[in-house]
Amino acid sequence: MARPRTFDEDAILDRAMLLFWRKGYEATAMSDLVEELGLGRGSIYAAFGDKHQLFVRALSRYLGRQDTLLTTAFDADGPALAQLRDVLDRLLAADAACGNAGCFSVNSIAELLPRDEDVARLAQRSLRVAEEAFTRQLERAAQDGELSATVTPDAAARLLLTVIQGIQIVRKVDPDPARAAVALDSVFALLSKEPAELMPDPA
Amino acid sequence: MARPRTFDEDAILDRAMLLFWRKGYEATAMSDLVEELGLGRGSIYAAFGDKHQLFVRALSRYLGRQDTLLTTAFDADGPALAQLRDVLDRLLAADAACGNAGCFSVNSIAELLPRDEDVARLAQRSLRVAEEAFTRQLERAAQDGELSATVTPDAAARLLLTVIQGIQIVRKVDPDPARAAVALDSVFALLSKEPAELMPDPA
DNA sequence: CATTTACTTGACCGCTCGTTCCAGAACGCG
DNA sequence: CGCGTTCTGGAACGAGCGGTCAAGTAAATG
Repeated sequence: MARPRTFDEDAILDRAMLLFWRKGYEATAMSDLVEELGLGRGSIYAAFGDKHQLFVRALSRYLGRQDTLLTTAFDADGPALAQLRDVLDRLLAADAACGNAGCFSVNSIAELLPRDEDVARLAQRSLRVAEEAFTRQLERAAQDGELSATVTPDAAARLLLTVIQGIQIVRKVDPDPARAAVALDSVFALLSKEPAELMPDPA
Repeated sequence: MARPRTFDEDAILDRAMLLFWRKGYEATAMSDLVEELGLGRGSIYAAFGDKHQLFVRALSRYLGRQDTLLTTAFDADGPALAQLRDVLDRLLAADAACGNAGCFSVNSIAELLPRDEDVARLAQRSLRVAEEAFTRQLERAAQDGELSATVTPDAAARLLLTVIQGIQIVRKVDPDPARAAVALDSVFALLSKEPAELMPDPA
């Protein structure tokens, strides 16, 4: 019964996300947001509360997309490890979209934890979701005999989670995608059950 | 021929380091530093230039210690992989000194790269030093037959570097040291050439 | 078409930021 | 024992911060 919003809240959140992603929380000023979002200060405060709430919603949106990718990308067809590797590559590729800014989640964890409890909760949930998705896929890999017997699916999931986060850091220092891929290549090579070709004396 | 400094510059840098480590660059105000360092504003500016230079010197000091550990801790005695694992444990333990604040270097990379060129240079140097130290030690491991043939020393070094950085992130979200160790345990288990597990070996 | 309601805008607020500056204290030297 | 020099601490500064508010505007309703 009154004037409706003239902007799309989700679109605005996406733009805010990109800004926070590139600059971090503290280094992003409200004046930057006003400029980037194309909204008046008042509209932003009316719609999102304050800077911190806006940040949390932007981060939440980012993490939601990651969660969606991880919980929908796996199916029971095809080689489990190859499928997992493909998802991780896509995840890393998505984070390369914001020119050398790394991963919004990793950046936020490093900048704001352990002080910011809201961000801490979001990060905990997101890492748990990822780890569980990895674990399920690795359990299937183990059942199919793809996974090295040296590690359990649990431990391998934890390792993969750690490697992904690590790549996001190393990549900010050395953006060469080929060198970034080395860590993933290595860990997958190690996780795979080696075929007999490398064994010198089978019988 | 005049009044000498009444404070120890290195001790002041250490305290500044701890503050930047805990709070990050942007969230640390000069007033925080004045309070924490016990120096007047004027003295800080006279001694270090400005906030950014002070930060760079504090980070440089932190990285220098890491570099020293990595370039002095290895010797040619004893099992190479075990020695490497021990050094990494000490490195992680050192970073646990600043209560759940993670690793100063990782935090700084995530917050300030790719914008801050000074920090970028420091980080590049430090990661290169670490990677080379890992590589040398892993080459020795390979020569001694400790290293899995699945990976080259180069690739394994890159993987280890990545895992270390990743642990620093994951740890800020989930500080449980046991869970943090899982990733390291797994990667070392995978990197080791399995000698005995599958064949009964009398001890 | 008048009224109502919510949204939009940008001027504005108090505060805190990083930085500068200066008056006085402290020390080495002739 | 002053004199010159440097260090010290804190007052003060302009700029920019996050956040507020009132006036103007546009849509929906009867």
